[in-house]
Amino acid sequence: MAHDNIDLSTLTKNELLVFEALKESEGPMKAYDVLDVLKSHGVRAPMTVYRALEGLEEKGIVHKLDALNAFVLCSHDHPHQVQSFLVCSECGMVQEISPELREAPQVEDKILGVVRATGFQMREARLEMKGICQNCTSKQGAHSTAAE
Amino acid sequence: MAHDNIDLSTLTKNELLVFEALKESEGPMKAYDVLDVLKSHGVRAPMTVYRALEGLEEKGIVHKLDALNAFVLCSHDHPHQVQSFLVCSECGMVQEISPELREAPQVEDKILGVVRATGFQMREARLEMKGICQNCTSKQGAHSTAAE
DNA sequence: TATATCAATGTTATATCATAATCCAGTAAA
DNA sequence: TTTACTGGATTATGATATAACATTGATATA
Ligand SMILES: [Zn+2]
Ligand SMILES: [Zn+2]
Ligand SMILES: [Zn+2]
Ligand SMILES: [Zn+2]
Repeated sequence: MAHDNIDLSTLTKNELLVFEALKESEGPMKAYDVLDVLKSHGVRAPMTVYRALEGLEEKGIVHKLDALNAFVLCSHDHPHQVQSFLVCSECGMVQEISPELREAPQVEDKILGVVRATGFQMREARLEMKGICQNCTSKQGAHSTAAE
Repeated sequence: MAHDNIDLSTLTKNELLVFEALKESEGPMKAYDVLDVLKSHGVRAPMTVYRALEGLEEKGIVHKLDALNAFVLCSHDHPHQVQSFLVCSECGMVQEISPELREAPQVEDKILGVVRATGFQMREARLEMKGICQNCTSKQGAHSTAAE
């Protein structure tokens, strides 16, 4: 969800703390990184963080990136079944891009159609794409900017 | 890759052992489950298994399911950038379905197009879909078989 | 032959990620 | 005040993965 469009009153105290930590970080965080941040607020145990993360996931506020064992705030306005991420292998950047895919609605529809045809009842899906982000690419090939 | 279409001569001894274990299992295996199987062949350490799995992944013979921390044999004939899996939350069944998605080529093309437009150079992608498989669904709603 | 090299493997130890199990505090009926 | 319930804290442990270094065996080549 867009970070400024959330009803914070539905969050428990720890969920709120974790949410704030993720919001500060502007990127994915590991559970134990969150724990480090929350230690200044009196949180001591991993369980506390994992419980809060689970709650936030159920509320659609946080997604887990399985390939990284890391968590990010959702960048959408609404809950959604299919989550899509770009993950840069170079700098670690993560970008949730489902909105762009939505603008090409055939994609999500087609996926869902093909899957349904197999009799599978999909609850949730995650597309994690690994590669090199634009930023890192332009830094690398710094010799010729336009042609090649 | 289709299991009977692989050039086994390119595999190291440990890769071959892991391959055989996965082939027997007919489903995803955790690394430590593989280790258990391979203990009867003298393998003692996790490292051995992880190294072999990494080699098999690089050769496109094995995929890792990040959401499960588990590994499966690829069911395709050819290496491929985009891997797609159905994962049943009920029975644990895993099915690699990229071939079906290929038959709807717009999907992969569209995804790649949208991603490229953002300047991202994709190396590899994995779509993991969680839900209930046909088998489990028919067992559950066992009251009406045809209509509903 | 001697010896350098390299890839695969073996071994030990440790790091990282996640959950089980149990107890405790606040609070809202009854 | 008891009772029951919910979320949270604590402790311990389980599960997953890698670092670091030693060993082997095959191949090349001086
Ligand atoms: Zn989202
Ligand atoms: Zn980058
Ligand atoms: Zn495959
Ligand atoms: Zn099933």
